[in-house]
Amino acid sequence: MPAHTKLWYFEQFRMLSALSDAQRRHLEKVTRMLEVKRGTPIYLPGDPSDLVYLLKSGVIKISTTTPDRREVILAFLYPGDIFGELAVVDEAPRDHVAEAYEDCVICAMNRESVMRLIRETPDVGFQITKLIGLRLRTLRSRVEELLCKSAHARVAHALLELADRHGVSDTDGVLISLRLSQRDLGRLVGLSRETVNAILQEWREQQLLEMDRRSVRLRDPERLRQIASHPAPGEPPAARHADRTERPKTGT
Amino acid sequence: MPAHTKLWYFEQFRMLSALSDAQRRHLEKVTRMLEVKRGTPIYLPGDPSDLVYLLKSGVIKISTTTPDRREVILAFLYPGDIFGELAVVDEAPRDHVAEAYEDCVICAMNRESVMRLIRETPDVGFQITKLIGLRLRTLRSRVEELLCKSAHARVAHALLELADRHGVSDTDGVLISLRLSQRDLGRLVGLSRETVNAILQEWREQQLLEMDRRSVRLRDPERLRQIASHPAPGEPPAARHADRTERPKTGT
DNA sequence: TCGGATCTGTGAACTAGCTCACTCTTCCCC
DNA sequence: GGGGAAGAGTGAGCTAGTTCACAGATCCGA
Repeated sequence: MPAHTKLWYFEQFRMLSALSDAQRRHLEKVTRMLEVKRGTPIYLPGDPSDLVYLLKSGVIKISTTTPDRREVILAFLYPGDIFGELAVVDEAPRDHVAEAYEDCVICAMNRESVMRLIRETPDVGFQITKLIGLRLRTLRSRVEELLCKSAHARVAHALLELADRHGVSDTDGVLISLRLSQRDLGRLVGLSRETVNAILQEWREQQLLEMDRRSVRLRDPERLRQIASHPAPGEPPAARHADRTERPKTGT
Repeated sequence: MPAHTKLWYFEQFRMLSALSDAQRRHLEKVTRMLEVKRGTPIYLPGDPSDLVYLLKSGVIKISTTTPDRREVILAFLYPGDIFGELAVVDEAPRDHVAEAYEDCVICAMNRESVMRLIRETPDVGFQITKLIGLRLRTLRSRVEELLCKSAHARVAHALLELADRHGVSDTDGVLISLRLSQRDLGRLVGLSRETVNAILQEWREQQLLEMDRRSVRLRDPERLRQIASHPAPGEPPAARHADRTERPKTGT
């Protein structure tokens, strides 16, 4: 829903558009395309961070496994998204899992080539910074959400975000074609499978959505949006802030 | 505790060290230094993102206020830290609050100057990317933590992180000199003030820490570390992953 | 130096979400 | 096409953490 989402999606291409033909040909050469079957991990924690990936088709799941072997899903990625981009930042090994959640076609560029590209065409570096920055922003709002929204709000939000990035609207709402199990939806928002089930059941009864094992259809995104913004019952209003005019002046 | 923390701290300076003397002088000129009293906001959501800040002394609180006027603390920043860095990424207005949590001295550089600097000295841009990337990584582990750690673990973790970034060790543990209220500690980890109080009380009895209104002393960081890594009672072990050898080969 | 505001400390009651335990369905691989 | 595994659906407790409602301590500004 946020305006920047769509924008973000196109950033990757703007990134590539800054390239000269020669660079493009070079990139072509150092890039490896690969097909990955649903369920296959692309990298695991501890793996060297030597490649940056571009997702051409399919869905990628980014997740971590906590010490107690519980899985937390950090994000789903869609065609056009880049992942493993922190390889550019430093050489620290991967600290999360990237796995094909549907059959995927991905492009892998090795670290050195990307670095070289950045050096030659600073704008590419800038685009990558932008990408990482936008992810940072998204993640911040996620933290905010986790810290203070109810189960219902979190599920609603997650579904809306999926719809926004991956859904197709028609006269009857938005269709998200993704084989997303209730357990995974739970792992995405930090809820147990049972709770997710109950919530979805409730919404199904209220005609807010339909879902089967291979897709979800949001019949009333508007209503869901309302639910998503509904906070968990919370701390009483207590905002007090110095008046806006009191902010420090950037004097000389 | 993670090795990269200290490193990160120095990144800012490496960033500046890439500058020529001329650039340094220029930076000097376009930079405004300002003193900000405890409690004063530096920017608020909706403000234009036209400045990037470097914290020279004091503590900055980064937070957001949710629709229901509940406050979530995203981070505390210490001397050497940069904030407002997303101004570099795009022109979207601020989406969070930055406020002086202790009296601060900060440097403000305007967006254009920073951009120019990046254009002239790509390495600066790279350092900024690195900074944002590291923040992204930190935030990811935070999401993981919020999604699956117990109250005790979260508080312990938060305290250890504060100690790591801002504490001073001596023979009797680590001293964190920060006027941190229990309510704010709660807002940092997503717990009610009362819960935080109970936990701290418990630890006080076990001699794990001391705290008064102006500082916290961790007497047994080791034990706290253990608590921090203790997961919330959770989903049963269910990890199964294709063998590592099954990862897609980056063939030609 | 006084008075209001903010912070700490603590109990009682409530509740959202979790675990556990089970059934039924659907998928998909051999 | 048959069997085993993964998913969906549901109910009965349980419990961690919440809200609410106090009381006392301390800070800070006028």
